[in-house]
Amino acid sequence: MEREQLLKLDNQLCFAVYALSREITKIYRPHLEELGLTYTQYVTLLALWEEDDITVKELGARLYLDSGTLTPLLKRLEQMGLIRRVRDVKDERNVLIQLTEQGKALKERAYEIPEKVFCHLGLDPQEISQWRKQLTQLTHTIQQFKSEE
Amino acid sequence: MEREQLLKLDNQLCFAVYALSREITKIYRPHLEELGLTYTQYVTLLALWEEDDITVKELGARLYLDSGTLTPLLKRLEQMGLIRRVRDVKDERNVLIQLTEQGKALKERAYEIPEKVFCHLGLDPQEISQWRKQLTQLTHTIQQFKSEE
DNA sequence: TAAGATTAAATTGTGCACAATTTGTTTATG
DNA sequence: CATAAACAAATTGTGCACAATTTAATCTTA
Repeated sequence: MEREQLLKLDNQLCFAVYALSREITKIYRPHLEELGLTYTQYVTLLALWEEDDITVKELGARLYLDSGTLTPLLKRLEQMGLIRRVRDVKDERNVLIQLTEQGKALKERAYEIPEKVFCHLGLDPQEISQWRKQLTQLTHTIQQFKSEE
Repeated sequence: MEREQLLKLDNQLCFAVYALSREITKIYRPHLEELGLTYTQYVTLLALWEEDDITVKELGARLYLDSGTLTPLLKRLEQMGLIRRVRDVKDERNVLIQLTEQGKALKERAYEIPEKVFCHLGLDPQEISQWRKQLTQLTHTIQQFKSEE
């Protein structure tokens, strides 16, 4: 790429992803508000609805977040009555995250979220699926790159 | 999509973009640290290196950020001596953002950032370019959708 | 031209996001 | 066994990100 083009904002993949991520979050926000959740709380619950009773560490690996972000977030979800934080008796370094009945029940109300969000955006589901796969692949590539350093 | 698949984390485009955005930022961080910049400060300067002497409003439209985020960020850049914040004498509601000589000079050192970041990632520049265009298009689609509501 | 509407920044308050450090537990090793 | 190394969460501190509100300037229009 030409030197002159190298620093143009619209030529940065990083900015395209960064801007899109925030715009997508803004689309979710009003719908999530009805469930009383922030966006990060929502994806945390998505992970837990798939696999329950896992450690903060495992949850962090799934979401690419560390304990600095997760600990206060999980305390909020606990205060809302959606999860429990339990020290693992077998290894007291670990804290297990368990959905409460209320937390499990919220899943039923959450099904409408992805439906509502993409309902009127006029996007081809197949195309979206392809992008998703490619972006996930790129995330993994970066992850691998980091661990090689 | 099957109801059972609807809430799976790995089926969410939103999560793919959200995770990728944060992973990309983590790649930039150590390189930007050498320039003493955060990621958002960096993209703000990218915008200003393209077009200087613009209002906070215009800068916000370019970056999809509002004054709540920009005002404190711009104050920090001002303290670093990279920009000036000047009330527009023609319309005192506006604040014009102007690069200082030091801010303009930093551009020379910034050229190495995109080079370093993608140097060893083994990504095809053409492919990246295509993704960037598609992601930007999707951001615009969402923007348009929001303004129609 | 005065009152209300509109606009741009700034402010306030909440919640991430993450680096760096601390605390407490477990494992490895001399 | 003791002690160092490794490990998982929690804590601390900085900087976004954004909704909601406030402040101050400008525009509209009756």
